[in-house]
Amino acid sequence: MTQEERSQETRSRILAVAEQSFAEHGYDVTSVDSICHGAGVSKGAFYHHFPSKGSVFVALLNAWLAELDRQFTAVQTGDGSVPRQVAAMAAGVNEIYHVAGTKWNILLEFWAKSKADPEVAHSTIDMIRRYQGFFQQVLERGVSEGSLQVKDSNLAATLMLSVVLGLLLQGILDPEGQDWGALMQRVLAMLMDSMGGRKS
Amino acid sequence: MTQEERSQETRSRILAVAEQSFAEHGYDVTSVDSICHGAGVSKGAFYHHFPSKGSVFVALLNAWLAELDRQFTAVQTGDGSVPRQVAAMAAGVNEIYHVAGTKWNILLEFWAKSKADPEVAHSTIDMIRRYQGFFQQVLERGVSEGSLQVKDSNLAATLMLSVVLGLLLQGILDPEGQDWGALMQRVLAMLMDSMGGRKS
DNA sequence: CGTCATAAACCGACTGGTTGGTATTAGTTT
DNA sequence: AAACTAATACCAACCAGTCGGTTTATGACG
Repeated sequence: MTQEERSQETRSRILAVAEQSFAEHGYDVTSVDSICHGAGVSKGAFYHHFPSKGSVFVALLNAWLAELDRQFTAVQTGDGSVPRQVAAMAAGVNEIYHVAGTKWNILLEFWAKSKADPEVAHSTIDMIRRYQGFFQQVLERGVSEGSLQVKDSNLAATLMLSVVLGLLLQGILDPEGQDWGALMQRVLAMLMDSMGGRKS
Repeated sequence: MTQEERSQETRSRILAVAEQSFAEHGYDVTSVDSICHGAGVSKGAFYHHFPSKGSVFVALLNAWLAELDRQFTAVQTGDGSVPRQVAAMAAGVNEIYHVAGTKWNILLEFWAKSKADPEVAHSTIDMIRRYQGFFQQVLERGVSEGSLQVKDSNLAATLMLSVVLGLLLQGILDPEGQDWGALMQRVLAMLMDSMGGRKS
């Protein structure tokens, strides 16, 4: 194994353990020592790869944002009518949710910390606005292709994003309460229907 | 000032300062010392009134739940058709939001901490389910009084709650982004409309 | 009314432990 | 040997909670 590979591996191991611990116990409660221990890495190694504990957090946040962009472009270059694409998105979320429900927990940590850290706040706001813009764009494409009828695409996108965020939040807080993934599929389908969605 | 009054006053002063600081800086970052300093109270006084830092937190949470109940009964005993009542609720939220937007910030802290503390988790889940039940009840009343047409009141209530939570979350995270209070009024009105809402 | 006993309210210095971060040293790869 | 990686020991700062002692309100009694 080359030096470069080894370095990347310990780095990603630190990130993985940190993400897990942040999601499960919270940022403040998670100590650097515990991350090092969990990753099988010394403190020296940790501070060799990251300048601070906070920098690990923002690295995770940026990874999320990058992943977001990847999914956006994947949907936008996909085929099928808009209602179908939305259904596919919901199904994708549902699948991820069932595979790794705890994956979403760290979102709460991002949001909570954004009240205290301006850098995190900027990223979360950016996240929200990009989702809003993305949804609006998708809806407008649906209108132009004739598969949707929406008067105020801005308002409709806000409604759609709110529903998604609300369900996500409930899924994070009360995982056992309902099958939130399936619910998101149903609710989004209902929403598409009420916007006069035609499957193709 | 009687002993009882004095005691109650310092107690509520501690709670007020703690709520403010929890909302602004987060639970873990807020130290007991800073609360004492902010409330003009010694540490001894603090631990005279509360057994622990965490107990202040759950006291605040319970105060929220109690306030919730008060609002529920207020709406249920109010008059007017269900769509009107919902509109009134939305207007109330809008007003509170404009008066004290930071009031909601501590909700994020409740939610974030519920991932680590089972007691808090129980309360937040209880909160969500009570809202869900309340909305469902309201919607069913709307159906029975003929002002609404809803097939699946459970699903509709979930949708409604998700929208509210989603908008609330966005309002907390991105207060300057939009006029979230007004948006909630518009979106809820739209929702009532789509459920065949008749104003009276 | 004045005095005194009692208990609740309050004070703040102190403690044991933990934390994020640093410095130093040793090992490994190229 | 140069450069990178990792391990250990360590530090200053901070924090939740404790504890012995002080003040204040209250009600009883002579």
